[in-house]
Amino acid sequence: MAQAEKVERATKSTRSGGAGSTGRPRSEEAHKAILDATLALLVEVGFSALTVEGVAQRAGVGKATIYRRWPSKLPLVVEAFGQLPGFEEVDSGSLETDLKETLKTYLANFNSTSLGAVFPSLAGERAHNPELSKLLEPVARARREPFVRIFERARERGEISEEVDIGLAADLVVGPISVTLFFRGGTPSPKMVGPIVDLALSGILSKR
Amino acid sequence: MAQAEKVERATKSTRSGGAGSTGRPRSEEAHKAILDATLALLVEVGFSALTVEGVAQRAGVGKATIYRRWPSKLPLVVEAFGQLPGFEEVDSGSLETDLKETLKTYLANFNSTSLGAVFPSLAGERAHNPELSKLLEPVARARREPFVRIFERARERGEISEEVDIGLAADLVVGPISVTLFFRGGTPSPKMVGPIVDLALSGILSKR
DNA sequence: CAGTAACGGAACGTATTGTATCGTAATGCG
DNA sequence: CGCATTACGATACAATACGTTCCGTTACTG
Repeated sequence: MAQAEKVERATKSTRSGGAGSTGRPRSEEAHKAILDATLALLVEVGFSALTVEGVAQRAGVGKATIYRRWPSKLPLVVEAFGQLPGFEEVDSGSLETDLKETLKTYLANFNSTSLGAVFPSLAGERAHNPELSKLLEPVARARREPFVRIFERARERGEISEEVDIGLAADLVVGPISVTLFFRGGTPSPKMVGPIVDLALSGILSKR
Repeated sequence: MAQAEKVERATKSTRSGGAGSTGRPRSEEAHKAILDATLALLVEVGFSALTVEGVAQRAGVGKATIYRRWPSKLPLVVEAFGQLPGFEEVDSGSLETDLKETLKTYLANFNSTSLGAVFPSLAGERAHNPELSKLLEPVARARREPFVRIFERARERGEISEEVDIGLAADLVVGPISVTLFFRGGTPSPKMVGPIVDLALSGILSKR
């Protein structure tokens, strides 16, 4: 594991706000290096084993530089986690297409970014860390919302019955991915998407 | 938090094996108290924050007593986790009944025992702890197997098509529970079982 | 060129880990 | 009934690692 190249010394300045307008400006490079190192370590060792000292070493930065900006590791993790890319929504006019495309994006995100590795670690800590749980809630909801909207549009178009519990339908489609990720500790593949959606839409009993 | 009643001093003996047949026998009470304390702490603080020292205090036991029996906290957690009750299988002759009954038992276990609280913590640690992952794997598979067998029996009876991917079907049924537990940090209720099974069996598109 | 604040690195005290050792308690054997 | 042996709970110990603070240096303002 390459020891993490030192932060480029060509520091680019940013005035915090213009208040104390004198003195050396804070380094943007250091800021980014710290957040990147935090994410990388979250992936490698998880939330509970992550230490500010480790982040500082990995980022090539003094610990003081970190504590000057974040009071503790939790808000640091929050900001690093918030950097991860959001969601692209698909609206093709077809429920099946929307689901498959969105799920593929979902999984691509999960695997290419660190989300797939970081999320289980954070989720496991939720029950014992209310502060973290509060932070994680909007993120988790944001991941679910697109699916709810897809089903709402499908209902408006008359593709599905009025009686279908849309929240449950969303959970049904995402479910096998969650099982793969958490129960089996595996990496959900985009190849799963087609069969999952087909089975969820048509039902296990369909092909009698 | 009551400081955990001291282990009853009326020590009941057990010879380890008969090898070194002399000396004071190990206390069964202490053994059980240690395992109970381990489970309780797993629920309260999770795997990574669990310490042998904390277990010793909770159990009213010296640390040496724990280290004399388990080399580290991992095998201790393993044994404590293994104490949790297993699975009752249902074979009613009907796929729907089997699924609903088994799932209800499943959830009752998850909620009444500590499984629901402990499992997410352990699952979150899997990615960063191969040893723990290896331990967790058979447990997770044992939880899945009954569902696979239910679907196999249903296929033999001709209730479902030969083409259905049974593993996927099992994940589809368990999925919403997994989503509730991990993504939303909630407690899956037995009330969810009926709608889940109905929707998974008939499909989201069924009621056109 | 002086003043100021952030920089990376190093040293600080505190807390917590696993292990070793204490005197005491419980069993088997002669 | 003692003596040897082993486990017991409690405590002391060295090692590690944490968060915090101080240092000389660097970058930028006026």
